Amino acid sequence: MENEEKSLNFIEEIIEADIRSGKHDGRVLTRFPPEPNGYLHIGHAKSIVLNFGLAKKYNGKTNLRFDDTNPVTEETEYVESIKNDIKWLGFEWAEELYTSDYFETLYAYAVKLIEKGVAYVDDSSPEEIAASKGTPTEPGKPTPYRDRTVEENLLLFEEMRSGIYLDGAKVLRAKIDLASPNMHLRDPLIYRIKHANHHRTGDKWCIYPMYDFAHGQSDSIENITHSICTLEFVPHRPLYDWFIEQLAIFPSKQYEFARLNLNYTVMSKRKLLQLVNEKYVEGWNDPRMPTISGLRRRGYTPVSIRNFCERIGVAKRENIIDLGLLEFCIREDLNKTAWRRMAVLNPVKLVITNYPEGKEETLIGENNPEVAGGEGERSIPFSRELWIEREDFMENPPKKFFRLAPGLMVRLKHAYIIKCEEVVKDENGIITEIHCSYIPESKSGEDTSGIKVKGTIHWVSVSHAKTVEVRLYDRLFSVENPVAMENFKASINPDSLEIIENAYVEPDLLHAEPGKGYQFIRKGYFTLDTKSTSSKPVFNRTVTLRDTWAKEIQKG
RNA sequence: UGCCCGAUAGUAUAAUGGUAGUACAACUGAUUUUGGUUCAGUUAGUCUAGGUUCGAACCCUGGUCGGGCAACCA
Repeated sequence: MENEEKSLNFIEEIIEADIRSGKHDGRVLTRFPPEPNGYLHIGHAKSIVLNFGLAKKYNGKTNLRFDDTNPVTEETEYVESIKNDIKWLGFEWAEELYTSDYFETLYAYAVKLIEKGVAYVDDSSPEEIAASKGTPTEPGKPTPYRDRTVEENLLLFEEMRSGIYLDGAKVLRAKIDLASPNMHLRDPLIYRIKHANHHRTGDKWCIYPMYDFAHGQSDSIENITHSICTLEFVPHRPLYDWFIEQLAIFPSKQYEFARLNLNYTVMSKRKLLQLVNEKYVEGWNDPRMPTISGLRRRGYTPVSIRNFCERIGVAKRENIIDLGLLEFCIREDLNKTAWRRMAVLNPVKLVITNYPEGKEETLIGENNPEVAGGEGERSIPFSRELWIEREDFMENPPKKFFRLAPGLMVRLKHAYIIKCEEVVKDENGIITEIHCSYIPESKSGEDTSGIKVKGTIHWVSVSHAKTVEVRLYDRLFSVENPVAMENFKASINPDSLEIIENAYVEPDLLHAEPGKGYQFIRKGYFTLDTKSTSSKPVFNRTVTLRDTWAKEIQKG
């Protein structure tokens, strides 16, 4: 097993080639560079697992750098959530850094470009500048300010910093090539005026570098060896390389991979922010959100998310991953770790007519059948009247129905085999009680009855049942690719959340621990919601169990 | 109709000039006190046309299709 050759992704191949050739003396330093303007989502997890994973694999390190060059959208709240999510995922950064730490250096870089005659202050309006850039098929034209002298540019740039100009009055542009086939090289803006309070530098600055002027140089300042980002930055790379060359600074190299897309969800921070602001969800950590905090609240574990990110692979091809793979990963983890408990979500009463009234028994159930020894056990009270799942009974069952129906037998999990004798209905024909007889010799663990039954169902003793709220989640969108819609919000799944106010659970579930996953036997994996209280426990369904019977039914 | 990136089973991802493999999904069957788990098996793929080569998913050329590229966003 250990000598199994795992295939490398294209970035690993590049790194291994670099190590072999002695580039950077074999040093590997990556970075994860979020902008603190929103919460991290599963797509960021892919990048985090990649960047931190690469560093770990090649004995390197990873910096956390906040790309905070736009004070208007950035907040400390986001910084804190991002740090928290990365730690929760199980990663440690080498250094916590901020692009705003480099503002003075970046300013000096800009001055250097001006001195070299390859940057100029432009007084044109945004519209004029856009027009001056031409189109992909037509070259741009210079604005009237392109040929200002170095001295004039130096003075004006200093004045921009001093605060005497209004927002938008002037910008600093790199002087590259207005006819370049790469639009990003047509004299890109590198500094703009924003009289805005920055979450870290306060009012110290009123000019801020553009992302394109900050990102590559920040990598360079930190001596990042492999700067990994998503595909949309491919056309920016020549610009970063140009800055590095002009400034003669450490040559970080950028490599681009395809971002994660998941079906039945949206993955852009802008769209997620809309869902939050327009109250389609409870917040960034709503369990239906693809955010790390949402997945955490939903009951996803760090290991399941890491496994998912490793399984989806890294390449340059556009991709849409099936949500089913994420679900597979969490089931795989929880199956091995979640303690089993019984809960009835949609109850109907079952009476065992030959079980003495007033009699109670304490039955035993192992916590986890996947582990030798079961990780201990808990007691389950049993009595004459039970709640069972309404869907576990059918008056006129189809073939291969292994549950309860008139005349049929099933086993009550951890208890006895019962036989359905009679059905009681109200005046509307709704079933109110199911009467059964039980077989005393069939008790779990000491069954001498010799009877074999096909089905086993879960149950909760009526007099011992505890009432909890259960929240059932489904995919947030009802179409595979909401972004392809004219209005993605129109395809929100109206049934993405079903709240069951009164579900019955076995008493031991009152001792459920926050952050721990429980399998409600035959129903799915659940975890305590962050809003749960001891007086009113609330469970979120993380994911259902695989259900081949439901598939069978659907097929007809 | 300028430039850039890409194209391998339903979805992802390997094979780096020499037997197209893996995972998820789907389907069979076995086991099972969860219609869960586990196990065994089945189905299913190199966008296209040329070229180079003993041999091409891989190299070259043309085409097709998909995605991206112009924000005082990142």
